[in-house]
Amino acid sequence: MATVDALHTATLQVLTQHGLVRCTTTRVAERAGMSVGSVYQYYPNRDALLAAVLEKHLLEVAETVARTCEQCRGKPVAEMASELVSAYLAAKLRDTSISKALYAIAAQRGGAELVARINTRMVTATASMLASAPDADFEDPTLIATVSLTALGGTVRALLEGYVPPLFETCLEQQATLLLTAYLGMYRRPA
Amino acid sequence: MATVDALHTATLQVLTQHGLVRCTTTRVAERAGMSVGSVYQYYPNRDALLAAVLEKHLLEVAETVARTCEQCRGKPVAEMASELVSAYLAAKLRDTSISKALYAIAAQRGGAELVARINTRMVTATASMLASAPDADFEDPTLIATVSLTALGGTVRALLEGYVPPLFETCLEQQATLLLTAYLGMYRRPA
Amino acid sequence: MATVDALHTATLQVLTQHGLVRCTTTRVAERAGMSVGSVYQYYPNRDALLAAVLEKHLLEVAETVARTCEQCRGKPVAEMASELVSAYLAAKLRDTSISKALYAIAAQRGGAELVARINTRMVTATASMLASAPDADFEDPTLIATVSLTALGGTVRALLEGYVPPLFETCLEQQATLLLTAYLGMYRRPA
Amino acid sequence: MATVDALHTATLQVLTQHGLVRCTTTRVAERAGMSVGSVYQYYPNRDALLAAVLEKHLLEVAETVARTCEQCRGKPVAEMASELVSAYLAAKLRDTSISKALYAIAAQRGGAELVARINTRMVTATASMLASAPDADFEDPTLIATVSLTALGGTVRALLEGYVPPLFETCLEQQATLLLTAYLGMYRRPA
DNA sequence: CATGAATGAGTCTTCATTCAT
DNA sequence: GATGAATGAAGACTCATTCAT
Repeated sequence: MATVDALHTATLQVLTQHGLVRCTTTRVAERAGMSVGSVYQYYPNRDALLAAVLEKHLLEVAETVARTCEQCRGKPVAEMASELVSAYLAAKLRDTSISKALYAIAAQRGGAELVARINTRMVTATASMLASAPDADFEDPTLIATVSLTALGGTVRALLEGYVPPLFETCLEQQATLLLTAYLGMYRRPA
Repeated sequence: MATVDALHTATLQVLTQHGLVRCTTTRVAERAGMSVGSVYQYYPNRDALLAAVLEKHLLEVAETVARTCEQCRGKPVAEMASELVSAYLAAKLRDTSISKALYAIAAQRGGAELVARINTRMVTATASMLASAPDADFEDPTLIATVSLTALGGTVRALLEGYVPPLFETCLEQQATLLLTAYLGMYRRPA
Repeated sequence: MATVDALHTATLQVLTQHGLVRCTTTRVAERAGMSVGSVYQYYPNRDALLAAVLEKHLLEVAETVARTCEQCRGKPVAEMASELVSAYLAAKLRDTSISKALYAIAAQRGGAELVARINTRMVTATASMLASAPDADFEDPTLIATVSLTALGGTVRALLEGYVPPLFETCLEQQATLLLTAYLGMYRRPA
Repeated sequence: MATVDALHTATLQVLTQHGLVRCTTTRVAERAGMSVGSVYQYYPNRDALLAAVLEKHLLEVAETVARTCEQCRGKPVAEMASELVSAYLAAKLRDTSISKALYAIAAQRGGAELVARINTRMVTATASMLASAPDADFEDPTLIATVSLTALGGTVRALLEGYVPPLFETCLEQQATLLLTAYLGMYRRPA
């Protein structure tokens, strides 16, 4: 629905400009060009609105990653690693201000469950991809997928949150690819 | 000072039990067995209190990691990887509820700068350690250290925030060690 | 607006009954029969509310004086003096408790600017009137107007603040008229 | 006592620098180089301290004026007017920032009584002076003295509070003298 | 007498939520 | 359905005053 989309957009704008604490329902409604009351016609409360916005974006990332995993089935692990990194980064860094703002929501009470749920999808897709590798043998694909994705996530988060210098971004993809290639390579099947 | 310690403890307790939003100055004071006014005798405002608590714990972790890096100078990279992982995990998982609670503070406005500042110390120590490896050549030790630590951080965070099943903890150290060993191993000097 | 009027009235009542320091937003809201939040729907903060109340009343006085000045153009200075005193006193003493309460606001940080701004209007109107006197020549009408009005203001304030015995009020107008008549008379043009 | 003097000085400094609201007992004590507790050894509460400071300065002004009145006994009214204005202005404008700050205290609950009490002294001295004039007959010297002083006070206050442009100060004494000369001159005894 | 940490009542202000229009 | 004024609970922070040392 157009209204819901307007709310999502408005929420993200207020979030990035004013921060989570100043992201009030009134401000979001105003930005979306509607009244506060209308917000409550679509979401039972503020948290639900924020959760929906977070979920939508997490799903987009997950979807992108899952699709990539799908396409990489049967390819060698080295290619898997580079494709996975590429897809994940492209999705997360498409709009850095948004990705960054969403971390704040995820840190809220209830955010963890949401992230966990969607993470599971990504892990499943990745594990499934890994299991299809012709040149490697993963005893526990789910575990390997989890470690891979969380490691990747940690690096991206550090970049977005500013924990590391921005110029680090340039070689991020290269290093991340190297990291996963090396890791997944450990499970390469002896020819 | 005893009062400051009581405030730290109380803050962490309220934080873990009520969450960041409900971690009010009044509640902290009450839990610490003092009045609100006393809190403001030691910290100019709520954010300063939270930042102090966060900083103290981050410094402890950083110190532990730095000390380990010191001790691993000159050792082979494989050992470095396993020692680094071991030290980092031991520090972060000592009290999981506290580590978890602190993520919320770090996500607050101003938290990023603090994390970035202390992260730099860890990166420096780690890079210095890497540069001393007899069996590897790192073109850019700082970059490698950054990637290593953020990847490790991402995995630990996922565990703490519950993004991954708790039983995953058992093999975490093993997998993380594998991850870093593989990554750092890429830079092993050809004999 | 009815709500704004209610706030003005309530503010003045609280001000006269409890004094400026005890004139809290909550008390004003309560007296106005509404909740605190509503006060902030009309004024950004307490100072703005107080300033608005002060301004409204100062403007009323200024308007009254200005209108009188308008009507006295071209009249002899003696008449100007008596009309000015009469109008000023009528406006200021209409509700003594209100006039008195407003002095407290004017003494607040920011109040001076407001008073100065509105004073300028009165001075301008008075100076213009003086310049039109057929029987006098004022080198600097603005200066004379300023001295006249501030002198008048000082006397009225002393009465309102209780610096002088209340029974003094009876002959106030008479003496004030005498004061200004004598002063302005100094500039009477020699026939 | 030295301590009391230090408190007076400190209070005035804090008052002029931070304003009445931010003139806290702790800040005053700190400025005076002592602890809060000591303040309460000399004054029962904050209001008493402020009142004492106000009173001291008002007394100084009153004393100056009274002394001048004493010296002007028997002189012609024109001279009385000029001497009175001169003395009053010299006292009030000696330190404008202090005079200005004290208005804030006077506007407080209880300040009026204090001002009224000390005003009475000045009025008495002035009335007595007027009664001794050889060239004038004042039916009610007290009334005339009151009007004269309040008018003078109003003009000075307007200047100090910034209600009128500062450059106005230059001709203030001249105009104020003219004002009183003209007023008192109305009672000149026909030769 | 001096000290200054502790107190806690009291302010201002914000904001999620409701509901009469 | 939309509106947005009204609500009032809750939070951060201040500061006059006390009292144990």
